[in-house]
Amino acid sequence: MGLSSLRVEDTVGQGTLAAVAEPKYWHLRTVLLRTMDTEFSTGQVLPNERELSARFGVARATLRQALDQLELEGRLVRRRGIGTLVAAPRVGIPVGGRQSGRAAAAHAAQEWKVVDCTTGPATAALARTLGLAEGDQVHTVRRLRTVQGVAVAAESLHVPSAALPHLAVVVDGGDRARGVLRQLERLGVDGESRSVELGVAEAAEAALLERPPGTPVLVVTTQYAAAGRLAAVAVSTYRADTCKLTFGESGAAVQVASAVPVSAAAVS
Amino acid sequence: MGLSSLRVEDTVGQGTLAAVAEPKYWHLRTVLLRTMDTEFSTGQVLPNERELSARFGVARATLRQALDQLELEGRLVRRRGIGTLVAAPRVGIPVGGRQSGRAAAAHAAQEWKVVDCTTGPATAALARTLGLAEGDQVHTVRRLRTVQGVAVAAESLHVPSAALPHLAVVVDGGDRARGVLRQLERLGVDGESRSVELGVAEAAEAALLERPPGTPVLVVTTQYAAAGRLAAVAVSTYRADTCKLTFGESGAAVQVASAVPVSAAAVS
DNA sequence: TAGTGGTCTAGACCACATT
DNA sequence: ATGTGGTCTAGACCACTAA
Repeated sequence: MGLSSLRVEDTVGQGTLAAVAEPKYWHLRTVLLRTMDTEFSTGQVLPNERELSARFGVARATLRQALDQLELEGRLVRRRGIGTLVAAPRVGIPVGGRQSGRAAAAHAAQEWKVVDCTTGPATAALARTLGLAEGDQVHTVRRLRTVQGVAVAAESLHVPSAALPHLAVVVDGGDRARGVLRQLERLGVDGESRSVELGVAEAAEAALLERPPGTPVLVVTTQYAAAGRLAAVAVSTYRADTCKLTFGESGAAVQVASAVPVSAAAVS
Repeated sequence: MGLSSLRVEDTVGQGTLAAVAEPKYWHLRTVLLRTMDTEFSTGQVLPNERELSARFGVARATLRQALDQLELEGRLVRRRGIGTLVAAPRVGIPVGGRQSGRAAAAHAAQEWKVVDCTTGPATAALARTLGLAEGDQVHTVRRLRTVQGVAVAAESLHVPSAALPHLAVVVDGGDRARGVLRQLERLGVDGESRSVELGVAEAAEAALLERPPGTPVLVVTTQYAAAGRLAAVAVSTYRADTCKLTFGESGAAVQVASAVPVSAAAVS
């Protein structure tokens, strides 16, 4: 019957008791999820919001609350002026593996594209994480990571200028970025330490990622150590809607049908 | 002046032109963020929503949209019947490092608490990721990870029963969990491969995490390899509001003031 | 009992993309 | 011009916590 004309009340009491009084939007999400899995395929557009809210007998705001959840799970993509589409499964994005230094560098050069490079005093927060005094000069390289043409992450790489004594100061923005990256590579990175947390994209990153401000992102903070000291910090924001970050020793892992992810929901 | 009686219109045009027409809720988020950073401290309760919406001259729904963003960023905690509190910085949670097998096992035993253990046929999705046929028997151990008394993650560890031939079938739930974990340890895990993505907690996990359904979580999927074959898959859901997942070689990393995280916003 | 956040409604208007 | 999702309003009632 698909997205039928059922009202929410009709589907809420599978048994005789409504029991715990599940919120409407949550129940709606479940119904939509089941419908999408069984009767829709990737890229297909759902009926519009006014239509859906009418069919389920709820206000549009309530329906939107359900769609918000599904979008957060990466199951939906909403495009203004177009409609609501069933999303493709998330792409697995390798994040810093255990590749050898050379391979990693070549890899990075391929996938990351420098946006700009600035040098200025460290903010208080940045100074803390880099172990500097507030106001110390820091090079910041902004880069964009694209996979098959689509932007998946924006990164700010912060390097204390004190760590790169051989960098000519006179070079301009475009060349300076290359200089910073080259010198950092020459330092020889001993180890990397990463953290992942949830965040939202500010205006600047959002623009680079071609998403509206407030878009949920996975914030990956990487600390690069060289010669026992913290040489650089990179803050990368990955689009949470389309990205699944993958870690692991390259090749050592057993790859079995990684294309179809097991969601926590599907398993339980 | 703090959370003054300013209306949103009064703070929108710092220059002469409102320019890009930023949504009210987004601007509101920025104002609240600045206010929290400068005039509030961890654990402090903000004025209630009706009060705040009146002060800023917006509808309560609009204010709530701004609070939703801040909550997603882990800056706010909202408690029904209590109020809205300024959240503590996220806790760094070590996720599978490069500790030696013995240390890791001891560590796991300490922090993870078994909830229950079931055995049954694999769902289609699970069978795919484990490389089994649909319906093959799989042991599932549900565990809860707590840090200093608070639940931070719920996990489902799936092990094909074919991989544990020496497991007595007669043992009941509580003992079976121990048996599965012990046998898995004996197998000797060669490597681990992980992925991290954004998800929402279903009813079951939400209850374990002491959060309402729909709570955003970081879903960590770990594939355990033994003797070149995929021996087990663990799906762990970490509370995104309070957790920052940390990866890395234990001790190798340079630890500088990790207590105060650098948000993407603060740096840029 | 009073106060809080959570849910829900029925509208309105706007920004954007297509035709 | 039309149709889409995005924003915003002004209310209402509910569920929970505390005094």
